[in-house]
Amino acid sequence: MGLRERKKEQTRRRIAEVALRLFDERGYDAVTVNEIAEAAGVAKVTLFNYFPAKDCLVTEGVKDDLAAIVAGRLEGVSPLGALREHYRALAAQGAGEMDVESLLARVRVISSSPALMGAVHGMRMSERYELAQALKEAHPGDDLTAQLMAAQITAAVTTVQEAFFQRIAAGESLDEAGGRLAGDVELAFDLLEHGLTSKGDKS
Amino acid sequence: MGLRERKKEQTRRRIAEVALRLFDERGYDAVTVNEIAEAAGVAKVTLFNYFPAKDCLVTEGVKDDLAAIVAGRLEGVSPLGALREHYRALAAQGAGEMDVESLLARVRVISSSPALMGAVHGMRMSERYELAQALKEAHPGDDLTAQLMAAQITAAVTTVQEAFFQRIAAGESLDEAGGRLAGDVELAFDLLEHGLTSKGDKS
DNA sequence: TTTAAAAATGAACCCGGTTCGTTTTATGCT
DNA sequence: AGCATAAAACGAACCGGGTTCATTTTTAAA
Repeated sequence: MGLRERKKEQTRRRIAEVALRLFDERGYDAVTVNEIAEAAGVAKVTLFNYFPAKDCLVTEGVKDDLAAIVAGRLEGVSPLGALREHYRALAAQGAGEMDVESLLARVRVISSSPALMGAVHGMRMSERYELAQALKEAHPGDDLTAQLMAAQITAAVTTVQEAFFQRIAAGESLDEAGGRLAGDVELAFDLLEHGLTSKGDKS
Repeated sequence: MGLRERKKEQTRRRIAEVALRLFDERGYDAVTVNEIAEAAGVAKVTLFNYFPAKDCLVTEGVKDDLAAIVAGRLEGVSPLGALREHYRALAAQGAGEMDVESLLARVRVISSSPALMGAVHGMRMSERYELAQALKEAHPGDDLTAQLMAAQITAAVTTVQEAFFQRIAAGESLDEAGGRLAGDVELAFDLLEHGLTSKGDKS
């Protein structure tokens, strides 16, 4: 990676960090993008060159591209299998390399701003829609099934994520919560795959 | 009612009608509030004097004030009973006095604009929150119950409304759909009141 | 070192929304 | 009818988020 791209990543990170700090201190609506740009030592147009909208300064990375995972799965792998593998890997690897403090700040900022809550909801809806489109290609001609699968999958993933954040916010250590996360992922996908009937039930 | 207030209502209605027509023709985002104001023969500031935001031109009246109904119920009436009575009356009376065409246009415009969908979702969330607050005063000290009741009630009401709109959009006559609406309201509140167990079940 | 591409910039602009001081318009009173 | 008063409409200037564009700076490559 050349010097150029390193500087870009650095600038991007600096902008996001400054924004998150200001939002956390004074509230999302009370902070202007001009302030953020100035505090980050960059022009407003440059900020918008990195982040397409104000809310993206906070919601960056919230949206997983489930549709791409489904579309890019190896031959012979089911959509659900590919998604399970993705989140399994994420849970196993993720614990080491995330900044708990900034993650908590993001959760704080988002959950205390109706505008950001709305943005997150919108992202989930569009993610669900795109996933449904990708699933339609896997099972053509069965639109309602695709939509129902997309709705269930995004609901399950969202629930697992929220449970993880709640554990972190409740003071659980990252290792603990990460361990449970792996189990939660398996449970969620087991339920998706085999249905809500408990194991002892007859079909 | 004096001439003054009559003209006000007339102006308000004209603005909303013009806006709805333009949105329906060209899409919500492609129509500017300046255009609407000009087409309605009014200044922009006057438009915002009638409607506090662009989306309110369409979402006006979407939000029921459930909290007020609960707070203003007669002595001896349960919150749920008051709500049931409200929607029962609405279903019985409502059929006669609404404009189907404009109602359909509103549904079209809203459901084809992510911004408006988000606005509606936000309204539902705040309505639910306010209802939960009102319920807390009815059953003090039981916050989670209040929140769960509010969530269930708003979900049920929303579902009944959406089913009604779908019937209308599917071509059912207003009288037909209105008749079913009355039944749906009773069903929804029966389920809320007595739970999801079917009538033959033992407790 | 020169050159070409990438990135940063300032300035002007658009749109939704607000503020404020002024003008119009309806109303109540005489 | 005439007048005072309050409500409503107005224009214009302003703000913040977001875009466009032409220009300058920076970096990579030859």
